[in-house]
Amino acid sequence: MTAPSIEAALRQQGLRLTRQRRILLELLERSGAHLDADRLYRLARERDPKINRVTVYRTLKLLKDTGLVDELDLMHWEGEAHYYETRMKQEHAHVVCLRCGKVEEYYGEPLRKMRRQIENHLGFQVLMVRTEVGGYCSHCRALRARELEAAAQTPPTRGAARRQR
Amino acid sequence: MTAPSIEAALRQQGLRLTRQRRILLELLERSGAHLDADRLYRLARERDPKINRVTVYRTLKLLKDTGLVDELDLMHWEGEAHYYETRMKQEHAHVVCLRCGKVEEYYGEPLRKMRRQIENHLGFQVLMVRTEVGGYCSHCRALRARELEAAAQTPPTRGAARRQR
DNA sequence: GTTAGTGCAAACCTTTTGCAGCTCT
DNA sequence: AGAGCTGCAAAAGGTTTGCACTAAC
Repeated sequence: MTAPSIEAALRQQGLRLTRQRRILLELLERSGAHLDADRLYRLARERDPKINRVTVYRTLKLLKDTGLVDELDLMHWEGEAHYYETRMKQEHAHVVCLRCGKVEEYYGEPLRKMRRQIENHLGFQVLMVRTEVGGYCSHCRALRARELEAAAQTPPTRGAARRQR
Repeated sequence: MTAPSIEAALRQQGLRLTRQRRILLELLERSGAHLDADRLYRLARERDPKINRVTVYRTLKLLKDTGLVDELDLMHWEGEAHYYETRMKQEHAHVVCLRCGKVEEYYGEPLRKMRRQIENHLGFQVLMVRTEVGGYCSHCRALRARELEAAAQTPPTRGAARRQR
């Protein structure tokens, strides 16, 4: 059930379509979410308990290097993991809620305009654009307002500004 | 010579301005370049040979968490290191040459427009925007064209598509 | 004088590498 | 058949943590 596009692209590069790669490709494609290496590994293991973590890393690297998937950081929301998504869609930005981790996508003319300007003004040949936005989603914004209000009651603790993991 | 703005901001948070922090702050501010933790550590050691790597990490984390510096990945140009810059300037994108590593900065209306649209259309409260662009600078574009031409002479090797670190 | 911050060593975690054996084509 | 891939174990980064000592306020 793997999309033919990626399979074809792999073949084109003279790369082999192994059982493991098929599994990983399908997971990457059907999962709407942005998966990190570990989650992808766990999911893959459900289908093939013998699959190795290293294979996941190698496959991701391969796909990344051939430009078939994009690598994201999602503003380092929880840790330093990288997230991956297939490169099918239109260029877009990832908008991450720093409180709940929800990721929304933004498509908009300004993105394309920026790309054009960079090419024209800076003389760059642009290959990849990664735009990540961190903030609070509408839902968490409300919750946060309440939190701050509550904090205002109790005398503000010294180290309150520091973030917790 | 440390900019008063950051010192003041630290004080405001009830944080101490130690000798080590002073050194790190000054390095971050005066260095136009984008430093990673390791380079910052080396530079700091020139001024205080006893300074510890851990202190660098802790300070960076602190500054990041209090929003005084921004953390960048620069499209993962060479490795997974993070780069840091003080948060003084106007919002901008980093344009990284994937061949020579040169980093240029892009300021442009589309960046601000994008931010506005995200706030208005998605209902997000935007706190940080990180835009990183990878490609080839005008100089390397020319070099690359020659490389590709040369490669076209010799029969293309199988694994040639794979990238080298 | 307190309490935050530092240095040191060791732990952690994710990703990479070397190599023998397996498997796609 | 044979090069490409995989699995395993071990190494290699980069970053964090526990704890006793030091220094900023």
